[in-house]
Amino acid sequence: MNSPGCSVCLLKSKAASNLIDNEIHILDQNCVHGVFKKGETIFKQDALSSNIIYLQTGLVKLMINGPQAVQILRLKKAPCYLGLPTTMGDKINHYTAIALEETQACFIDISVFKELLRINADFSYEIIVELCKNELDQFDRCVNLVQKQIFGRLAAYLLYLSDDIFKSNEFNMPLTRTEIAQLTSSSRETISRVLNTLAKESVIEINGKRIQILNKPTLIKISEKG
DNA sequence: GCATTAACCACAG
DNA sequence: CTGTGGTTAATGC
Repeated sequence: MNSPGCSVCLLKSKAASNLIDNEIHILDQNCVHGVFKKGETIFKQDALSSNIIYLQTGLVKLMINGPQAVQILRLKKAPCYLGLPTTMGDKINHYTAIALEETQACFIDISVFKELLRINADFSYEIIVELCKNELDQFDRCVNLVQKQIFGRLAAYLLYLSDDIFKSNEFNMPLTRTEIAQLTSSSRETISRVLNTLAKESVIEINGKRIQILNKPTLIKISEKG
């Protein structure tokens, strides 16, 4: 499917808004738009990658097949770029991207993307800022994962979903218990128990996939205490 | 020793 | 897919 035209696209990235007419034209000629349903793979670990992907709408999980188990590295919420590290850093994808809800994305050929980086400094600057923010997030997640016990780890992720992804105290959990376990380096059973414990203590309320945070201060305390 | 944390297994909705 | 009980290993008083 071809895009209706990058110049008139309302879902353009902040970086792409710095492109001038002929640069937008280059992007336009080398950009393919795609829609992914929930559960569909956008790209796969160990496969050759030659595209930078811009997520226009939707939510994606990045996962890596570790030596012990599958690890969900992080969630990616549109608007953002996908696959910058894996496409610029190596020829082979180091991780897999799977849509958690219906997702729209633009595929940009790597050589075209590199050309835009070369000719437009404002574009490049925005890309660097996004990469840096991602690395900072990654550092925080790393410490969260390594230095906290499961209550603290899970509390931090609930706050992350509430504050950063859904911007609401009430949201539909986009992950299964097993996936939460893969995200927090825990087990399905433990996640189940911890969530029910938090519900019993009226910190959260659970209705199937629906989660409501009832007592945010306590959740923050649990997250900080580890 | 004794308590706590959390994984693994099995089985049931 | 999820919840629960039993078991077990590691770690910390």
